[in-house]
Amino acid sequence: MTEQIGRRERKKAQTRQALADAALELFLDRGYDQVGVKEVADAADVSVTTLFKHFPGKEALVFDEDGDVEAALVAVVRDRPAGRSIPHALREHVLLARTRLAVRAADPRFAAFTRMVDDTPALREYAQRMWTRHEEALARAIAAEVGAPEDDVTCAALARFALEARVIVQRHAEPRRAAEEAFALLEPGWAARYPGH
Amino acid sequence: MTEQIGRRERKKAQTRQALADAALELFLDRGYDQVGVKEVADAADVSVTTLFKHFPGKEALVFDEDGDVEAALVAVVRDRPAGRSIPHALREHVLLARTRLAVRAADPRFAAFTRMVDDTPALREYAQRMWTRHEEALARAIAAEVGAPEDDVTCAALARFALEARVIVQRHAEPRRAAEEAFALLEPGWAARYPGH
DNA sequence: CTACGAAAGTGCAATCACTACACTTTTGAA
DNA sequence: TTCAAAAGTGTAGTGATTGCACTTTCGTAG
Repeated sequence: MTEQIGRRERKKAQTRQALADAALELFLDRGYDQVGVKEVADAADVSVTTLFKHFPGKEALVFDEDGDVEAALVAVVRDRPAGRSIPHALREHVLLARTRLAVRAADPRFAAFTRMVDDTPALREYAQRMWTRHEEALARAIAAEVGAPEDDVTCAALARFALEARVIVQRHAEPRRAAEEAFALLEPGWAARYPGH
Repeated sequence: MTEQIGRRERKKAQTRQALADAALELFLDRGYDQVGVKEVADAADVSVTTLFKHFPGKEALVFDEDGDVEAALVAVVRDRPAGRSIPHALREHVLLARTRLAVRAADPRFAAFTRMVDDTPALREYAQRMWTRHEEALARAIAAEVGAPEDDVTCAALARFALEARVIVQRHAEPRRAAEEAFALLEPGWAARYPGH
């Protein structure tokens, strides 16, 4: 157990990466719906069965590295700078998240990637689901921060609304302004309920 | 053209109803995921092809009569009693909507119905999508009411949040209190932006 | 060093929602 | 009466996803 990563783990990661790469390439080239999983598997030189051992579904091929979205979300409310309200911190996070969404943000094909996601209903919905999946964790983190019970409705509502604000921000040409307006709707009600947070 | 409803229309409605009834019966009995569309079609004594001519998908079999959800939503903000704020009006509507959701609310199997929807991810998501589908129309209605531009972000955000509040309300044991808390989060921010609405 | 079990990968067949197609039957109305 | 549109049918497909039985490939305990 000196090295946790043996050839085995390496090969596994390699296969997974080959699949994700092949998928991205094909999807960007011809469109998500025009490419079958069979083709992706073939391009990565594995069987379809193997593909589904690595990814739970076709959409997951696009959104690799679900990773630490949840941890980041929780950290944002817990470790926000002193004096910054929770809604304010969430607002900034939502704004940044658009950039972080793509794994390879530096890739010149980044624009094509987000365009594909926006233009494909299945992917749009999947992305939003990935995001809102962490609603509960976020709600708990907020409640802990303000000393409210774990199932506090106001905290749950703030979590939900903040996560949903992403779609509002997403579809507007002026993301920053959209985010400010959306969160301005939440800020006063929140401050009234939990002043100083 | 004395009678707009000929035998043709009647038969069509009849077939549709037979399908919806058969589906509901089978789904409640054995669970949504355990019943295939083929079985539903057989039970209604039509072909699968015909089933899909009447319903756009399997989920639609459960939520018949999508109907006037949108019109009701728009009416709620436009025709609200004098002096009642838009968020307040929406809050009451969301609370009522839970009851209206099921077509046959008087049916003794109502409890089983909602239970099935709650327990089946596909149906839960579909129900929420049916609801949020009208976000844009609601946003426009709100904007018109306050004299804002059609694409006003604050109005869009209020629409989105109000519709999403349904989820919050839905899963709480005390719907009224949950709705009050959730909308209390929106009310002050809204009043600050559009006083008197 | 080696044998053994777990993990990775394979191929095939099947399921299930949904669609395209080419067809027959019904029905409203000219 | 006639005729086109609408309703319905059966078949054959697609495409994602799963179960199964199988082989290959490691990691490691002995």
